[in-house]
Amino acid sequence: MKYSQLMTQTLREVPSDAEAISHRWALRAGLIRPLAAGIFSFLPLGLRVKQKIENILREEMAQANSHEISMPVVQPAEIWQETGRWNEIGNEMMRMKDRGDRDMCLAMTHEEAVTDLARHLIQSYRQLPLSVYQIQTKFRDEPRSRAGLIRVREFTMKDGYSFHVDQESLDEYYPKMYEAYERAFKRTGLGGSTIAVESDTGMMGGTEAHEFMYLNDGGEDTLLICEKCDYRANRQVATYTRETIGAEDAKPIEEVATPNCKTIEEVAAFLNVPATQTAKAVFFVGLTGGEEKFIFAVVRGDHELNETKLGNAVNAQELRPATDDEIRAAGAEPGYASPIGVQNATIIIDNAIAQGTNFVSGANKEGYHNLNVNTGRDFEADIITDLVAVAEGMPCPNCATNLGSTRGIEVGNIFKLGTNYSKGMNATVLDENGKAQLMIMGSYGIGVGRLLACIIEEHHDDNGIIWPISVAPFQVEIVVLTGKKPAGELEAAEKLYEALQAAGIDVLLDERDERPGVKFNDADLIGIPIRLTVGARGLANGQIEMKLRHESDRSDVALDGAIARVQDEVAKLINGLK
RNA sequence: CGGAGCGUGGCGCAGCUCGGUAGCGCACUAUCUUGGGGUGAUAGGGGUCGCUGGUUCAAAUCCAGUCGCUCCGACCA
Repeated sequence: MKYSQLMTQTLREVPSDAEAISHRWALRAGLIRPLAAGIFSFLPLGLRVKQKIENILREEMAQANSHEISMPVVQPAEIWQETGRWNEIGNEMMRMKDRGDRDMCLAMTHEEAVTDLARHLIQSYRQLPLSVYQIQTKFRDEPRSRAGLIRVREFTMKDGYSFHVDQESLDEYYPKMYEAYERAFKRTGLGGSTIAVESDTGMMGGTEAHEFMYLNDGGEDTLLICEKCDYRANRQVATYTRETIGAEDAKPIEEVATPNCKTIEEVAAFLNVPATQTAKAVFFVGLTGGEEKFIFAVVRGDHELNETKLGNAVNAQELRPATDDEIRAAGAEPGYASPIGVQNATIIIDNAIAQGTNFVSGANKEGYHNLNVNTGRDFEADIITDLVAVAEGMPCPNCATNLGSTRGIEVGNIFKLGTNYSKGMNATVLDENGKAQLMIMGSYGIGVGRLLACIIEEHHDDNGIIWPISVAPFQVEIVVLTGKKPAGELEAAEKLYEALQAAGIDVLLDERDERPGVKFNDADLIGIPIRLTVGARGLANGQIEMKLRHESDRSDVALDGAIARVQDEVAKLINGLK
């Protein structure tokens, strides 16, 4: 392609509100343009990168014996009603009516659509296992898009789905997809800095899930990582080794005045007890099946509550903090709350509270706490489970080593869905006994645009992007320098350009009438891995100059041998990504 | 949804406090100049100052409302 044909513009300045590195470079290099909040156009350079990424994903899906299909973006409400998600999912789903007043939506994922296909097309266990994928637009009306392509509303996702007759078959297939993902991230240049962690199954439901996280300080997820063993988990699901507590005998409950002691720190200091001996109450209103329910959660004073665990435990689609009025309506006093005597609430407590004894807890009375509060004797819990948000330094659940923490951006995930969708949509096959069985499903996603953004985060310097060759919009850029008295530079460059194309190399020819500095700066900015400079100076000696974007040295190359030399460098760069 | 900020030519910004001819840099067009790391000069084109309403002789500027965008938080496969 010739530079003059690119619909793009490199920018010297970016909107001051573009903060994320990948956002700034993507705008400055002319890869994308915003149209609305979280909605972008891809310009030629950006689209070429996106397509390169997609093709790598296609190749790796083929390795995992998954086959490409394409499903609609606009979907009828019916299939979403079958699985119940029409009501479960809130405003994140974009809904509309067609001319016949039928409820429709923009697909935010495709479990329903693919399950519908499967139930019509798969009748027998003999057809299983089967795996399909698509690379398709999704729309999620995010409450807050941000950071350029990292968090958007309209995006492209590679989403795959597998169908199995039994759990063993899924268990066998899942690691193959896991490996395909590892290969894909390696090939796109994120290999060294992307890890898989155990993750929440969230709105997808299911039994086991992993997220592939690109490690980045600006990431939205907190990850807990054990340096000793291989434990790695998203904070949403991370667990830890609980210390064994020598439970004392229950002592009689006793009310004490604790004026102006609303926080755990204040209470612990005032009563001179460790925070581990206090109980902290946290209040939420959970939405389950369209019904609001007051939730009274209790964790130990030194612990933080994990809302994901709480939401899963009470089976809530949405959680919001309760207001002071709602807390009082349930019979508790904000700042001095106790589960004792609370009405119309789901009381859910962490294991540490259930196992320990003689906690300090509020007295549901302004300025008073109770000593020696005990589960079972003084109040009954509706649910006892793990509610702790694991923090850095807590002991690893496998080996008790102190956990480290880091931030990451989710670029992909894999889920064992089980029968979550086949059940609601009655997707069955006959097994070898002629008996109908719900299909067991897995789902596998990768956000293509987000992956592109992460690649920029990983590969750039002060002058611009440094594309890994596998996803670079072009493998080679030829910069022609024509002086006032052209001496055949342009002709030589065009000849080289055509020869490289004939050799199967992706080439960009910058033939614009611009000064050298402009062309060099643009070349650095858009980040093509191999730059060839054709100028009168070298041409007189039958030479051109070659420079790799990630290196600072330049070298002269004989024009005759240039093609072979470029092919050599391309091969080397690709090998570097394996 | 809570907090903060911003909407003035394609981009970056000034002007607003104290109402009175809409400005600067980049980009764009033309001519000249320069020609291996964002040359220099001259002359141009391009803006309902987000929108609506109000105050006023007069509104980019003051007031109210509204829409949009960004950042922090909540939220989120």
